[in-house]
Parts: sequence; structure tokens; C-alpha cells
Amino acid sequence: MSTAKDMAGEDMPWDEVTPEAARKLLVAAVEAFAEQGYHATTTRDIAGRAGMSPAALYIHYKTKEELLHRISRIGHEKALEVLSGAAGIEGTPSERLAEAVSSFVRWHAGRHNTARVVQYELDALSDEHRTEIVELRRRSDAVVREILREGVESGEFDVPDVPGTTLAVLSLCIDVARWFNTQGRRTPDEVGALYADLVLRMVTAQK
Amino acid sequence: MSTAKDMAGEDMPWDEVTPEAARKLLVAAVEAFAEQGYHATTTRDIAGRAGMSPAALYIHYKTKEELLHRISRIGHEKALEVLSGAAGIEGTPSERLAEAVSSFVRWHAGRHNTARVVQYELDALSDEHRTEIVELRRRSDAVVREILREGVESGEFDVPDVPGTTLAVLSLCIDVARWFNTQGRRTPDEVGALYADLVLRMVTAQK
DNA sequence: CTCGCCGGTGAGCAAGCGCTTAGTGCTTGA
DNA sequence: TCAAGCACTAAGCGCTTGCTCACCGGCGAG
Repeated sequence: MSTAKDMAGEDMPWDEVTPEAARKLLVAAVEAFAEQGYHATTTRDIAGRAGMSPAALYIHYKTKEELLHRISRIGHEKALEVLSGAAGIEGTPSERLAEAVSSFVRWHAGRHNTARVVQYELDALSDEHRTEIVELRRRSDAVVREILREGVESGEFDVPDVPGTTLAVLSLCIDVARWFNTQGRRTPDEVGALYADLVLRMVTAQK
Repeated sequence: MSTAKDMAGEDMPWDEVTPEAARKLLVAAVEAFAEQGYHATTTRDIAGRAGMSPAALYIHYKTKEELLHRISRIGHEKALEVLSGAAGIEGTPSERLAEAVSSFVRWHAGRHNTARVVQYELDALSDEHRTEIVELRRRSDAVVREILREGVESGEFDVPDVPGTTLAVLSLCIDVARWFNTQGRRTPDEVGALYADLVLRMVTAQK
């Protein structure tokens, strides 16, 4: 079976953000937002983590909210890329669902700081920015729903409520960002494998 | 099959909080924290929603953090009560797991404002208060893990990784508080039934 | 060498924050 | 009837916040 393990979005994070000072500030912000949340993080804290003065932030970003928006947009794009890359491999719906779930979970575990900001700080975005991000989330939803639909069609899956099950599968993956801890016993690979198995059992038709 | 539908924690919310002014403030705080998060909520906002002056808050609570702690503690106790009440019914591990999941999910959906604060604002608590709350969460974990263990022992369940699956089941239930929306199409009962079914399929041994 | 440009800084402003305090009116028991 | 005690308010204190602005050093072009 082919793998999407080395898909985009897992290596060289944030290298598309330039110049270097802007990237350093953004990386510092991801760390701070993930640890304490957007509203509990001060611009002074972000600048301090990046080793710069508070005013430096405003050379590269108009507001603190714009910084969150950049993180959220790039993060969502990466996550969607990982998910649809995995869903697009050749294979049966079961194989594709397993690949999609394990890759998506691996991303949420391996990059749990980014994922936490991306998934749990949506409310802090302006209405306009949030609307844009929600559209990206709808696309993730569509990817999973389509695999389930195909599996039901082929008879591989037995899923009475496709939209509800789609929601549950994505919810399960996303929540990894909340509890996953680098100090914990499990590696991202292990969690991805466990979750792929659990999800397959949720949808597979019994013989 | 017996039901835990009318278990504690779903009716007459917060009626243990007295006097009335303290309860009104607490209910207002739950609403505000759920909508905007703890750090984005001001004491003026809470007092305003309760129809009182900002200073009134400090007659009933020492700090804003103490208010969060009260919400978090009572909420966790209610959630644990719902979960272990459902897990304690007579029946096979499958029946008990289904009841536990559907009740727990129903609580997270039906009282999603409280659940959101309880589940997603833990970081805002002081170290001391958080330690106390984490202990309550460990007990929820133990309830689910014990059902899984018994099901494996009886041969009803096939669960290679009991701790990991426990985590996944609880994570699935908890995340309901994040996405559940009163305007949505599903009722708490429907989501509870769907999730109980999905979880049973995750753990049931194939014949 | 000098000048202009530009990423970066130090100091600080206006606003809003959590919380306090002096005072007010209502209730209550002798 | 009235003093004490109570829940509550108006005003505001000290501080931190997001953000601004006058200024500065280094560097490439003429």
C-alpha cells in the first residue's frame, strides 16, 4: 500500500513565511497561543519569545489578530493538504479512509501546537477572517464524507448516517490536538494507527 | 433496558448555587465564558448580563478565577455523576457502554455552554484549582476504562489497546461540546444515540 | 564619503482591565 | 422606633493592554 506519510505539511514548517523576522514572530506566536490561548497572550510576550522589541511585531503584521489569521489560514491549508493528499491515494475506500485518518491524526499530534491554535482559536478571528477559514473546514468535511459515500456505495461500509459519522470522524481526529502531549507515551504514528483502526471498525460492514 | 435519561445534572441547573444573586452571576458567567472564552470575558460583561453593577461580583466571589473554578468544579461533578450513573446500570458491558456514551454525550450536547467552559477553559485555572479538577477527570477515565476491561474479559469486546481506546471514546464525547449547536439539525438525544452506536462498533468483537 | 532607505528600538499614549472602597438604601430584630 | 447588618452601587485606583511614533544604525548606490 502506498503511503502519504511524507506528504506536505509535516516538514520545514512555516518556511513559506518571509522574511525571517516575520517567521520568527509567527513561530513564537504559535507557541504562545497554543500554551495560553490567543486572548491570554500579549504582544509583548510574542515579541519577547522571538527576541525582539514589542514594536517589531507591527512592522510585519498590522494587528495581533492578523497574526492569528495568518497562522490559522496556513495551518488550515496544510491540514487540508495532508487530508486530501491521503484521501487521494489509489485504493479501496477502506484503504483511503485509513490513510486519511492516520495522516490527519499524525498531523494533529505531530504539530499539536499549530493544530491547537488552528482548531481552538477560531472564535478570536474577525467575522470576515472566520468566514474565510470556515470555508476551508467545509472542504475537509467534504473529503471525508465523499470517502464514506463511496464506501457505502461499494458495500464496504455500513453507515446509516453519513453526515453524522463524518462529523464524528473529524471530531475524533481534531480533538487529538487538545490532549496530545509530547511527554506522553504515544508517538504521532502510534496514535494515527490506533485511530485509523478505530474509525474503520466504526464504518465497516459486518459480513 | 433501564435508562439513565433522567439522571442528575440535566434539570434545574445550578440550583445548588445560592443565594440567587450568586447564581445569576454564575449563569451569566457560563454564558459569557462559553461564547467568548474566559480571557476574553470581562467582569463588567458578566455583571452586565446578570443585570448588576461590576462590584457586585466581588461580594459573592473573591476573583474572576474563583468564579471559573466554581463552574468548573460543579460542572465536572455533574458530568461525572451522569457518566458513572449510566455506567452503573445493570446489564452487559455493551449495554452499560451504550448507556454511558449516550448519557455523557447527551449532557455535553444539551448543556453545551457549561460543557464548553468545563472542557476547554481548564488552562485558565490556577495550578491548585486545576490539580483538583484533573482528579475528577481521572475518575471519568476510570469509569470508561473499567467497562472496556470487563467487556474484554467477558469476550464481548475486542480492544487491543484499552487505555488508548478509553481516551478516544472520551475524546469523542467531549468534543461534542465544541461543535454542538442548538440551531443545528440534531437533538442531544439523536447525537447520543448515534455516538453510542459508533462507539459500540469500535469495540465489539466480530463473530 | 555621503545620502537615503528600511528593519528595528525605546518610550509612551489612550483605553480598558481586575479589583477596591466609601457610601446608600432596605431589611430585621429588640 | 431605630440602630445594626446586609446586599449592592458609583466612582475610581493602579496596572496592563494593543498599538504608535520619533528616532537610530547599517548598508547599497552614486
